[in-house]
Amino acid sequence: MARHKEFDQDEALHKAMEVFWSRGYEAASINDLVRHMGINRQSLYDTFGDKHALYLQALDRYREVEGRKMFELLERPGSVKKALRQLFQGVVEGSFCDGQRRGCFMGNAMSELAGRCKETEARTCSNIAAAEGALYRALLRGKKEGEIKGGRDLRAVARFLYSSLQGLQLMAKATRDRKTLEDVVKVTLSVLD
Amino acid sequence: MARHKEFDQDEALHKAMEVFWSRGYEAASINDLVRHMGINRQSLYDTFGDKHALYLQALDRYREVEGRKMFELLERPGSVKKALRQLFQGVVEGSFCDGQRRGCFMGNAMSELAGRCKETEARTCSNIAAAEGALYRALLRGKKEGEIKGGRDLRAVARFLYSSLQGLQLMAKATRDRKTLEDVVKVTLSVLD
DNA sequence: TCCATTCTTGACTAATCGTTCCAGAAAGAG
DNA sequence: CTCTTTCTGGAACGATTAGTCAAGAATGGA
Repeated sequence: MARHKEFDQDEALHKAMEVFWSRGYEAASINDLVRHMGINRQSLYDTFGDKHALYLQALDRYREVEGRKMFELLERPGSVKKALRQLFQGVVEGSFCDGQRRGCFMGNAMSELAGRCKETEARTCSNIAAAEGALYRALLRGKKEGEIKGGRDLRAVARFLYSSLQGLQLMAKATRDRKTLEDVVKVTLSVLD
Repeated sequence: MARHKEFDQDEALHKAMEVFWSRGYEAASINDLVRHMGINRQSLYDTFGDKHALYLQALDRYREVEGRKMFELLERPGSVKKALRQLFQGVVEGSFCDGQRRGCFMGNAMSELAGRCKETEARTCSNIAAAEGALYRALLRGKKEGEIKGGRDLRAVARFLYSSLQGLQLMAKATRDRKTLEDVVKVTLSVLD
């Protein structure tokens, strides 16, 4: 045997995710990635393949990390409406906190590449389905627990919520007006009443 | 005096808009633009300046053309709800008709550049305000004509509608499932009931 | 007709792109 | 120690990028 990797592969991928997340695919250069990942160029190619492959791995990593956050939030016992409010309000707060306004990596990928790259489209599609499923399960639970009234097409509501979340995240990239974003959240969540 | 331009400047800008619209800023090369605009490289630089300046002019053109369409639709006498349904349903249909799935140029610009380019941010911001205004006026009219019930914060609803429209257009880029998009439209417009 | 001006064309920068190659350093196994 | 393997760093690759230059064609005015 010989020496093992001197850098943390997970950490490097996480850094790559941050670069692609904030700059997008085209605008992120290999040099940017090498710099931010803290590894050298050759290690990048040896470990992750080419730029496109690295992008897809970063997208997968994003889905694991951020998807899990969303699932946990929605599956946490307690008020479903409260969890949803937290989900949406978190986007509003986030757009003022870190000041990076990088939106949702999945949404960015949809916008930049979904129409042009099959692998990206597959990932964003399956992410839509997964998120929609989590929202649907949460709504079902809300209905069972009497918090959300019946008579609604909950599958449609779940789809609506995901689409609205993407819309909100896009708006948060463009405007710094908090009131605008909070108005959007207010009306969006009013469909649950 | 000397000879005048041999190409139609408006037409060339329109072509440039189409290129940036479907490929985005980074992925559109000058060669792509030259090819699609049907003019030579030097004429492009002489007439429109550099790539960035051309992009901003294309964005302005988009706003004129597509913004006008939206304004006319919303100001047309008759049912406001019907006009809004037409606006949203048009996005759904459009994503199946041309097969280009290029989304909304403004939304694309928000996603790709708003956080990184001041001029783009200014344009997307002002477009948000203009669209929100048009939606607000339509809602006011709907209220006056008794079609939309009072007691709602119509400014907030207008903001919500624009955000939802952007979300829908993003979803339309990622999924080819018509039912998903129609579910989103259905629930979105239900806030008007 | 001739001149002045501007458009068109294609070759041409200099820089950057993603990617590969290679030589040497580092580290585990014997 | 030696051998083998892998990691590292920098130089280099060809392709492509945005943008420029210069020479010639075309046009309108006198």
